[in-house]
Amino acid sequence: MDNLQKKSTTQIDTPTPKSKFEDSPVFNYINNLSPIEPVKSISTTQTFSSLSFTSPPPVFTSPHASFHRESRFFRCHYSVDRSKALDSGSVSKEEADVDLNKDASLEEDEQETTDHHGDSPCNGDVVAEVLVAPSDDSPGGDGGLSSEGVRKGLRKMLDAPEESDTPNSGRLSSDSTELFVFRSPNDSEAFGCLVDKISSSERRFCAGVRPTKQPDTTKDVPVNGSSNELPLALLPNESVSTLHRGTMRRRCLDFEVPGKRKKDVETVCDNKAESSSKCVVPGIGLHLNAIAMAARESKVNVIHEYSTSFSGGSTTPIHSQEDSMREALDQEESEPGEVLAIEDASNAIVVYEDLNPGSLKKKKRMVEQVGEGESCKRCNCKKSKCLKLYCECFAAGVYCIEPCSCVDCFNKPIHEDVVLATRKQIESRNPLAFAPKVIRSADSIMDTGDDASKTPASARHKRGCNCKKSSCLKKYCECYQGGVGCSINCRCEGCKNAFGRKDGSLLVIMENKHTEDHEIYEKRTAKIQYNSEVPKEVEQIPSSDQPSTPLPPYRHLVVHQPFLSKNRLPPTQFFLGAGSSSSLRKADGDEFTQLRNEKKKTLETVAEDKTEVMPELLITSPITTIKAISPNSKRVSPPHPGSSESGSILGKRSNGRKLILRSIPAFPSLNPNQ
DNA sequence: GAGTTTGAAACT
DNA sequence: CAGTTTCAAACTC
Repeated sequence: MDNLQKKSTTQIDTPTPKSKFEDSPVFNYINNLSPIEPVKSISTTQTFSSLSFTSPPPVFTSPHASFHRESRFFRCHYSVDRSKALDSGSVSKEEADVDLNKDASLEEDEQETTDHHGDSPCNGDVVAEVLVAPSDDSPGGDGGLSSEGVRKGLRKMLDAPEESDTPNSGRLSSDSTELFVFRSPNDSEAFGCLVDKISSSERRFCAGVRPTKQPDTTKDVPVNGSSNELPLALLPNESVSTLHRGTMRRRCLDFEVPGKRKKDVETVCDNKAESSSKCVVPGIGLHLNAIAMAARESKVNVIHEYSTSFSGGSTTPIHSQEDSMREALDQEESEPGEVLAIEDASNAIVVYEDLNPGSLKKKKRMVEQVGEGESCKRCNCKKSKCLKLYCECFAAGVYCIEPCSCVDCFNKPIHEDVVLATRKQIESRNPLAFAPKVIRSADSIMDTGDDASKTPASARHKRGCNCKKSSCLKKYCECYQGGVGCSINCRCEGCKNAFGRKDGSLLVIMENKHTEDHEIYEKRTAKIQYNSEVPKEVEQIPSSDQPSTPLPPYRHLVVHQPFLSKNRLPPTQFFLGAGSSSSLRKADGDEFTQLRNEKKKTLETVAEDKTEVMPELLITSPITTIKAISPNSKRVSPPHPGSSESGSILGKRSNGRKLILRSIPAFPSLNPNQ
């Protein structure tokens, strides 16, 4: 921690921290790939700002603190913004005053941010920005951390880009560029931080930071939070806000801010998240949906990039964004390599659902079908009141929503205090109760294809399972559920975990599964290609102009990418990137048969669904990718290509986004000192 | 959909 | 820390 602090501090002193990235081959590569100028935009700043400032639960305090302090990207944002603020000169004040409401939220966030992160480099950077930026009425304040000047300065910085016609592409590039920051030594954690931050930022948004101007959104929020309060994310621009809004309005737990913005949370979560039944949090299993959520969030992040590349960023009207989505979908057909973007677009559609109830309904439905079908946490608690870790929602750090079948549920915004107290209690008992259960080392899933065989279970369940009868071959097993192999920490009996056995057995089963997957998948593909219903379903895609075509090119692509199905596929999919070895097929007949059957089901589902939810199918599996280290326990893997297929797809992409995802490293340990 | 199985979480 | 109970998801029929 100290080292990180020092490091960050050093960065603060560095005049041009971003030069590091710009000089890097990766950066250059990105620039070359992207036709867009790497203009630093507020969106990036906001995105990462929110990431940097969001509040991880106490459990993650240490590791996340590291992230915060290793926030070169954060600095970078502000460096850029500062420049803008300075350049734009007088733009600040008038514009800042124009939207007092927005400013109120901003100020609030800024205030909290500064108050609680006064010792962090990020904060220091912010302070520096403020001090440098022309302040109309900066009263100075106590060290500038909570001064009006600070807020003004930040306001200016945030508003200036908003007002200016920052090229969307600029945003995209900026995002891309910024994302590369995660290639820092701590990028693994940084990503986790990112994930957490995003989710946290969502909570923030859910809690009160609203893209739309709502005067009383923050008036009940104390400027100076309690010591327990964690800093709020800086207010993202409207673009980000808009993009996040949909997801933000999902059931969100704001554990860090007990009682805070309760009204907002209730309003937003109840009315928006719950009513919309918008479950962006994929259900991966106990303590894994945070991962999924994280992944999704990251995707939302990417969506932002993607959408902004088409539309207008912060002030882009909804319809414009919608058009972007359409455009994205259109491109999807013509450009297989855009699958990721398409996926993002689909997600974005979901995000916009609240905003445009009447538009893209088909797409929304399609997305929701997938999203809610398996990716959404829906508990069924009867006795726990959804206030124990038994409850997946609670364990995942999300509020229960309408689809839940829970009884006497207390895991709702209206019971926020109870939820927070309970969570606190649980954490006091087990500080890692909400920590990720599955930890992936950096060399595991990310490079699935190559490393899977080398490191069968480099991703490990934190505590290890205790399976007795399931042989770690069913989702009863947390390891299996998390898509990781059993480890020495496991106390399982008769372990046959397909992802790696406790005894260190190689992924023979996985190999077999992979081979089998290909076979089944090919069969399925052939089957689908001649499925008469496909054309009908294709029609559901607005951009599809040839309904009679059994399988448009992209659809074939989809069919050939069964493993990319985000939530439809069992965890094993993550490892299915490597080449298969038929010679290994006969090993472990029983479990393999079981896996085979399972896989068949999965493939069928995928094949069927993909006709309707094409974009979704193209989504990189959150599970496969991210090992999120979010407060929301269910750990996720970073938003990156979980399988070699996905990776290859990403590799086909010619823009930075794909690279961004690939660049995100796997997660490190939860060691607070890292 | 009901009932069973399973293992994590919670409790003692 | 170990044993037991409770719980809800996963699974089966």
